[in-house]
This record gives sequence, structure tokens and C-alpha cells, in this order.
Amino acid sequence: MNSMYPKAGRVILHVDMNSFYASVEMAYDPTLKGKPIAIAGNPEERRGIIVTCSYEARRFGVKTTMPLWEAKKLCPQLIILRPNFERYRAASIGMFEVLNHYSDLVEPVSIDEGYMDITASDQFGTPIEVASIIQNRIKEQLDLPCSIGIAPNKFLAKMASDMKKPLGITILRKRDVPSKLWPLPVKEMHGVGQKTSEKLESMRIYTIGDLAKADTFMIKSSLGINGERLKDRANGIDSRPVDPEAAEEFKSIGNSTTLPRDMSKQKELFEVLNQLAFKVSTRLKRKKVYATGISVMIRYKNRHTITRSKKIGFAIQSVEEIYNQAQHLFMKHWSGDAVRLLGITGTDLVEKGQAVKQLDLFHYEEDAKKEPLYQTIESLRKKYGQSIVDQAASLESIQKKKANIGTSTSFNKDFLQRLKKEKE
DNA sequence: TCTGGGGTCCTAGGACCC
DNA sequence: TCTGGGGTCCTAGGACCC
Repeated sequence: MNSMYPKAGRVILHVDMNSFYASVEMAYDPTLKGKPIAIAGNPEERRGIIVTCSYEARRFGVKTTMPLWEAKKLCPQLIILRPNFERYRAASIGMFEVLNHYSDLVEPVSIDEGYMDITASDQFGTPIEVASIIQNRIKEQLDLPCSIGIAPNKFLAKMASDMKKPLGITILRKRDVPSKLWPLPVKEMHGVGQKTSEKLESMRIYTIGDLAKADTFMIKSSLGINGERLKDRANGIDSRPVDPEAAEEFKSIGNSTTLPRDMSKQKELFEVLNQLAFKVSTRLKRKKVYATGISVMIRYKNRHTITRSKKIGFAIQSVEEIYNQAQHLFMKHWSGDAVRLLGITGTDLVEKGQAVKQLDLFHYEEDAKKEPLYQTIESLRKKYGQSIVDQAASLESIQKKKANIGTSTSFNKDFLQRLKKEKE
């Protein structure tokens, strides 16, 4: 590639594993190959659903999210397996190792799919050659099938990888958009679900092409900013970069469970909350993060679901802390009706270093409350509200200001103004 | 005896501040 | 004694995806 002539556009791959969990099970036990198999959560419980199934099972009409009993009715010989997440994680790591060999710009989207920017990977061949090498290596080394989309941006690459399954490679150039993309039903667009497609259909927009040509004002007034984005995508426009760090930080960590039976006894529900708190706490610890917010989900017998959340103001991680916060929220909002599902999510996660600062800042230990800094912050909070405390939310900055001013409790308005200015 | 569990992002309204 | 507009934070919930 002559550097005098920069490339006109990017080359993006979307690599999508085909019926991933089922394929991993088949790679693990080849006697399953060619048979209708399905992975189901809690197969022995009546509320199990199909998580993934093999192409052989799909021929019987078995589909993802279908209740287990329905799948069995459609396909009595269906082989049902429990999920083995360690296997799937191992296979996923193997797959991303292959991808990382061909570009530094690999963005994992989920356990079984990722984007790659291979604009600068031409030493490995043309884009289609690179895709083909990757597909073959994943097949040979891991015995797993994948489909790959090649396009100038993420959206088109994603749509392309969906077009040929299993083991497909599809190129979707900008100039192919009218012939290959526009005829598809608008519901097939990534980002358009049930509700959005209903709204679009009420505006007589049925295909991706209809959306591409629709009136921007009409779309925007009905769907907001998301509508504009969707219209752009329908026209093949998407400038999002491939960001290798995008998936690295979790924004929340939660666990939920559909109870084996509906429950309305407080004691039993507390027991479930405690188990959930344990799971969330374990995962927070494993990721070395703390939650500064907590959210509780309650689904009642009639499936009506509420989530209630709050900011805590300090960072928590232990089972006891999570449980206490969750139990408090639960009791504040539980109607007393029979409960079908309970969930706890830790939100607004912070890293260990940050968390320590927060602990210091908000004085998690009781005796620290006597310290001048704490009293300073409390008086700020009382006088000026939480937001001013947030704006000064770094121990160093507060201490620096303290040193400058020389006294701990007499923050005045000028100081607050300066704090705000520096923040900007 | 219908419909799981893990997430992300966006919106909208109220509180509060300037 | 009447009134605005911008901005942020917080909470609840909706929509979507795998």
C-alpha cells in the first residue's frame, strides 16, 4: 500500500459464531453432530427455555426463547443439554485469539461475536482472503462454524454476517445497499425490534428501503434520536469506530432468578435475596469493582415487573452490604403480592482505587465522621445539595482546596464557583 | 399450568441550582 | 410578587440485543 494514497474507507469484519453453545457442545462431543440438540437453562424445571439449538433442531421449528415443553412437542427426540459456561468461555477465548492475530482492532460484542477493523491488515491478503483464513482457522482449530460479514462499517458488516449461515462469508459494499439491504423487512435491521417495527409500519414503512427514503422529520418525531440513527444506517451510514476497549468495563453486574414457585412469605423472599446478594458480591469481587448504586427487580405472579434503584453514596461489595441495601429497597416497594422473579443489580461500578477514595471521601468507618473533612462535606451537602459534593468528588482536590483556604468548614460561594469553573 | 437471564442505552419527569 | 431558561442529577421504565 502506497502511503501517498490513503485508503478511501475502512474494512470492517463482523464475525458471528453459528448457534454457538450448541456448536461448542458438538465440538466437545462429536457424537452429537447431525442431531437435534438444544441448550436449555434449568431443563428439570418447568420454566426452562431454549437458549440455543442446532440447525437440525431448527428444522423442527425449535427456536431460541421457546419454552422447553413446546420444543419437546415439536421435536420429541430433541436432546436437551444444560449450559456449560466454562466450555463456552474457553471456546470464546480461542476464537478471539484467532481474531487478534489478524488485527489489533478487535471489539468483542458478546461471548460469540466481535467486530474487527482490518483496514491495515492487508499483509494477510485481500479482505475476503482474511475472512476466509479466519473462518478456516476457527473451524480447524476449534471445530466451530462462524459467519463473517465484510463491509465499510459496523452496521453493514453486522447485517452481512447474518445473510449467509452457517459458515458464510458475505461482502456488503456501499453500492450493494439498494439491491441487497433495502428489500429486507425493516424488522430485520439490527436495532429494530417489535415495538419500533410496529411504529414504523404505522407510518407505512415496511422495508429497510422504505426507512432509507422516509421523511427525516416524521421519523425523528416518532422515534427521536434513535430514528435518525436508524435512517442513517438504512442508508449504509455508520461512523462508529471499532473500539477494543468498549467491552472492557462493566457498567452493572446483576443476578436474577425466576423462583421455582411463586412466593409471598417475606422470610422466603429474604432468603432468595440473600442468595442473589451472594452471587452479585462474588462477581463484584472477582472483577475487583464496587457498586455505588443498587437496583432491585420484582416480577409479580401476574408478570408485572418493577425495578427500583438508588444511589448509595459510598461503595459496597460485601454480601452483607448488598443484601442490606437490596432488602431495604425491596421492603420499601414490595406490594406484598406473590413474587415470580427477584433480581439484584449493582450499578454505577467503580474500580478498586476509586472505591478506596470514595470510602475515604464519604467516611465509611463511623469514627471517621468526626474528621473535619467529613464535616466539611456534610455541611456542603446541607447547604448546597449533593451535586456540589459530586463536583468536588476527589479527595485530592478537596484537600488541595482546603489547604489553599486554610480552614475546613468555612467554604464560601467564591470557592464553590471556582470549583465549578475548574471542573469545566 | 407460556414466555430466562445477562446486559446496554435512551427517555422523561421531578428536584434542585444558577 | 412574577417569572425564564439552561443545566445536572436521580429514578423509573422502555426498548433492544445475545
